Amino acid sequence: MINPLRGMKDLTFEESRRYIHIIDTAVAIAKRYGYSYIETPILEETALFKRSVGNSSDIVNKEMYQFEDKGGYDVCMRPEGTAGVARAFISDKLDRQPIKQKFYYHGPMFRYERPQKGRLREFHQFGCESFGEESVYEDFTIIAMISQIFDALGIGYDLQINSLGCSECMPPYKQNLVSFLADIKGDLCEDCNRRLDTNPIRVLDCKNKSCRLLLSNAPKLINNLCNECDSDFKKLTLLLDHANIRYTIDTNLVRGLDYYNKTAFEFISNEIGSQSAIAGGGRYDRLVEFLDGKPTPAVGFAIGIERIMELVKMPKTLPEGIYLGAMQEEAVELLLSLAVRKRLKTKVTVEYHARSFKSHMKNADKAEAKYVALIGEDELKNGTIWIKDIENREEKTIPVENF
RNA sequence: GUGGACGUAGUUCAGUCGGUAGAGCACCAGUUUGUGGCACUGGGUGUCGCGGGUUCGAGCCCCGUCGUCCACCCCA
Repeated sequence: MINPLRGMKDLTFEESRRYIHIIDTAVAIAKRYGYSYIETPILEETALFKRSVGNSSDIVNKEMYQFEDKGGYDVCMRPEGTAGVARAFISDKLDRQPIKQKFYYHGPMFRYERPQKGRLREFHQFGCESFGEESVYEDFTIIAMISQIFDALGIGYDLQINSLGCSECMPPYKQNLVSFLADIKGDLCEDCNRRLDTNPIRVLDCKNKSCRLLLSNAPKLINNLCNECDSDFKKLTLLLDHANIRYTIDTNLVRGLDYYNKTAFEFISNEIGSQSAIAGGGRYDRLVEFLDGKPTPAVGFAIGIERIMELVKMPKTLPEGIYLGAMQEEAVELLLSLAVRKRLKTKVTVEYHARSFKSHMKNADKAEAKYVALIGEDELKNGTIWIKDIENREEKTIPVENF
């Protein structure tokens, strides 16, 4: 027996229904916000992710499905969605058009990690990317959209926000932080010492208790923002207040990918185990130019589908369609043409074997059909078909032509 | 990559001191060959993850291996 690869899963029945419901709900809402669908390749040149996600992140360092294709190209299965969409935006020369562009996407992402609850090697994201809008109003709008999606899915969440500053205020802050960290270096954990070299901002994110204590006095970027970043962040909080979207400011919130700046946010659930982020995103004003496009401000997010799968409140499914069956073998073939006609409009389940009346009734229940329609001895003789509404138990016998 | 737990029927799980495997649910058939969901009766559907070892004998003990889960790391 061949099983799926480690960290990869088949979705069937209840799970696939949930998956579709999540996508359908998110798509419907994204469209209302003016987003249109974009499909980009799962396989991309490795350089794309190195330049966008960033060399310092673990995703690029050790988690990518990377290989050489038959033409000798260094390629990767996408570990996230934004890089590919940004690449497409530039490849299609949309950065040279004056109009703003908003895209939604969904599909599989791949990271070679040790699987655990809420973390798979092949997982799925629904995401949106808005290009060309520099206003913090767009940051607010995108957060409002996500909260609307979660509300529609019946998912509770905590929203955490932060500002990562811009190219003006971030670098001096980073200097400041590094020198602070250098002083307490000896007392920080092993991981933090490693992060000090690779990505010092991430040290703030350390979950180690003793590190947290030491870091409580660390300089906070939120207090060192330039005028523009500061006023934008204040505006964002004000807009969220007015819209009754609850949030907490987490000054240690750092997004894992290098391309983010200014607004960063994360939607958290405390009901799903240790991998608690159910959506994450923020502004990435520099990414397009990093990828050789015309400088274009942008903001986006992604929802982790698997992480919200069991949180979703599913709408009740109602009985639907017709169950067709016969009690005599001779009548079965008659059902087939009836089914073709009925399927123009509704769901039809056909039983190909003649069975007892009782067994058909049981099958119809199991098929969650609204109607059961049977042809037995009498009906076959008279050219009629017997129909029963399973819910209200009304039944009638009509000529087959009128069915 | 690191640490821990666990692999028995389709599924959830039980299996004592080592003596060739059992329950619920699901499934199939039947309870008047034309009135269903309920109930009742009957049916076990198994390479005990795999490979070695110990033993007269291993689901159980030992070693290895593969896999799953959980946590760390990281992230959606």
